[in-house]
Amino acid sequence: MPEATGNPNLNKSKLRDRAPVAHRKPTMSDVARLAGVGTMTVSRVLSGTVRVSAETAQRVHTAIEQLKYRPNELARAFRGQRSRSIGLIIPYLYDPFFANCAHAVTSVAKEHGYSVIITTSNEDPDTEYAEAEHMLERHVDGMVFIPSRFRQTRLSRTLFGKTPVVAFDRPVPDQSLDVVLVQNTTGARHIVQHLIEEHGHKRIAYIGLSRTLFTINTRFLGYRRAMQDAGLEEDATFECNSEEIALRILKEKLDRKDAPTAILTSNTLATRYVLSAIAHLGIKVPGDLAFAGFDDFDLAEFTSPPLTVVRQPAQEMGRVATNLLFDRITRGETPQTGNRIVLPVEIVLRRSCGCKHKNPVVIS
Amino acid sequence: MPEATGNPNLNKSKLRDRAPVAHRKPTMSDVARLAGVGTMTVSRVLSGTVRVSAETAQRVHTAIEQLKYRPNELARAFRGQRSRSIGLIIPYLYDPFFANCAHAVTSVAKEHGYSVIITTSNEDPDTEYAEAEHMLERHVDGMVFIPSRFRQTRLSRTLFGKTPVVAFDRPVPDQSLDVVLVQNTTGARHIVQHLIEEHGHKRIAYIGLSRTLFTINTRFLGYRRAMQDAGLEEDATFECNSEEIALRILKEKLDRKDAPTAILTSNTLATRYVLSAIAHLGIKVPGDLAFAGFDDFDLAEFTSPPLTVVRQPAQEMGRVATNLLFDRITRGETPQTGNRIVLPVEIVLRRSCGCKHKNPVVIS
DNA sequence: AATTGCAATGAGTCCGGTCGCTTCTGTGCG
DNA sequence: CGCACAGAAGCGACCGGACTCATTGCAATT
Repeated sequence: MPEATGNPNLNKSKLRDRAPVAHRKPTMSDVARLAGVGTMTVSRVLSGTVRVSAETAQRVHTAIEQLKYRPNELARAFRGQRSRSIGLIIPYLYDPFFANCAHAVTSVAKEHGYSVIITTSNEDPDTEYAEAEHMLERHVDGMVFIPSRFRQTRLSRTLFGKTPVVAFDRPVPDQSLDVVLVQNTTGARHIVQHLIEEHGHKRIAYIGLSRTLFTINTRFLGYRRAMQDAGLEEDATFECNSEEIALRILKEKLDRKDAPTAILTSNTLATRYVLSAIAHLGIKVPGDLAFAGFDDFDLAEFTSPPLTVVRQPAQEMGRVATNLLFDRITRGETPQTGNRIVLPVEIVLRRSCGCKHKNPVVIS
Repeated sequence: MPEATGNPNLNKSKLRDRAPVAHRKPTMSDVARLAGVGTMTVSRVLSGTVRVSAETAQRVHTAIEQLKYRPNELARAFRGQRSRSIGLIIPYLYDPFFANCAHAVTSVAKEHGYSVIITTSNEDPDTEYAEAEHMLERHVDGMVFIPSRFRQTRLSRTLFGKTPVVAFDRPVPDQSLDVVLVQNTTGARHIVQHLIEEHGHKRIAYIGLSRTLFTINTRFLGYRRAMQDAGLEEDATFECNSEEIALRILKEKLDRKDAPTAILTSNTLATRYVLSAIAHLGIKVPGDLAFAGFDDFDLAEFTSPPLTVVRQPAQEMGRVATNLLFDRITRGETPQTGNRIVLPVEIVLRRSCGCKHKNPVVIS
């Protein structure tokens, strides 16, 4: 029975070769066929781990050029059980602080030849969890993330399994995870001490967003500590979530007979709201009210007056966290000792606190 | 010959099943075995495209729960020739403008259930090219990017082949690519007209970074147009790349007998440099010199004086570009007509231009 | 001269899903 | 009562590389 009539059931034999490069992307076996070698040789030429004779390598390279062959990274990742990609979860990207963190992460990843899959949690633990699962399904080799609301994040070793993970900017309840933080408490304490000791303030208010955010709360604790140490009474308000609320809060505070003479805000957003209220009420800074905030920004130099702030090393934090992750990935340092790295902050004294320097003074 | 002595060459028979779930991640066939069905049934239950009897589906779901099974997205992407991911290339992430663009891209991608692979080009055409190739190797389903230096970018349809692509913020030489821009020229023209017509300025200088950057150049063209229309002489300087250079440029300009009475800067960075120089020289704005810039920012309200700027819709641009990309991806609209979408800008009049409004006035 | 050792290379298998087609079962209808 | 048909589930191939193991050829060693 030579030349069986085209029975579709008969082509079960090793007829693996498809029509030579039609319009699909060229594969390794296309290259191999053209170069007259086996696929394994092509693979070896590409990876360069094993010796291939110079002549053969040359033929392979020519074939690659000719076909414009590009290895399929997806297949490689799939087969090798290693995707050369890491996941990054942050609350938002429109916040310059987070954007700077993300920038550092992508930079470090690039240095290691890794891709970054990025996603936002919107500060929502459920979104965060879903995104983390998604990345795990994508088989990222590791993840760095800024946990959403403290004590509500459901991210833990249980979810991640053996995938290396580093949290940063905020801690996680699961103590076994690595985490990189900054000295929020110390930073807040020092700047409050500055207001007390250098400028003689006794009534200093702290205005912040939600206390459920770790950084807001931790900075508050630094503020409280400094006030207690100086024997002063604390005056803190939270949930300052809009310009209107800030206006209401500020009015209420300044109407009291023991009105504060200085204000510390919890972060950029709170700073913006409070500054808006200050402008609205026509208050003079630092004459009527001294001001200090958290987070430096590009044009802080040019506000009126220039703002005194606690500057966080956003990029350095991202870099340290990502390097730690790569330690885990490459050296597979299994002792999940739950490292806790705390980076120092800088205090940038400009003029809103009452200092008279023409140029900013930075202390660490 | 029952129970052949363990000859390793004999296990060629369909002995594909490995030891039932040891410590590796559970796979679909683990689930299938536990549920007593074929892998295909599990696959169908998961994708939900084909009917499966309720009872069987239940058994499968139970097995999935029990094994904590997660489908391997990598395998799925590999087999399906579709990765459900898009690539994003931007110059930097630490620039708030780009960060806002990136935020919009990730948001839209999430709405479509896609992942975003992000990377930075550092304004370098070679890096950009390499990163684009890398993403193609990763088999992204599409890409959005902000091209690096105009006329130097090597990104084109030739490289991308059939992969859908949308450029934004800046155009590309390859006319066949879709691109989303903002009205840079018009924005610059309008704000210069404002300085001329509302505040009577006749000598207006433009200070910008490198003209090889598309946006810098295009805004310059709007400036030139407005000056020509009013019969005024243009006075533009480029390569203002640091605070020192800005200081030198400004000094030189102000020392001339026909010193400018108003300044327009090309973008945030130039604004920062020039403001620094202005502060250094103790110049009064807008009294001695009126000021307007490109790009709004969070605390522009609170600079001294509040800055008049052209505000670009960063997030909207990212959103429009990404939606366009998904049109290409899902509807495979092959007519690569090289769409060109241009979004309007807003002019935010605060007080640095000489306006007296207490609150900013926004015109479109 | 025969054996051993090493370098170069290829055949086959596997990674974990998905797709097309086949098989099986049960039912409706002539 | 038999046949056609539809729905449910399974089988095997396959996506594109990389790894294991086997094979070949040739030079060095005994």
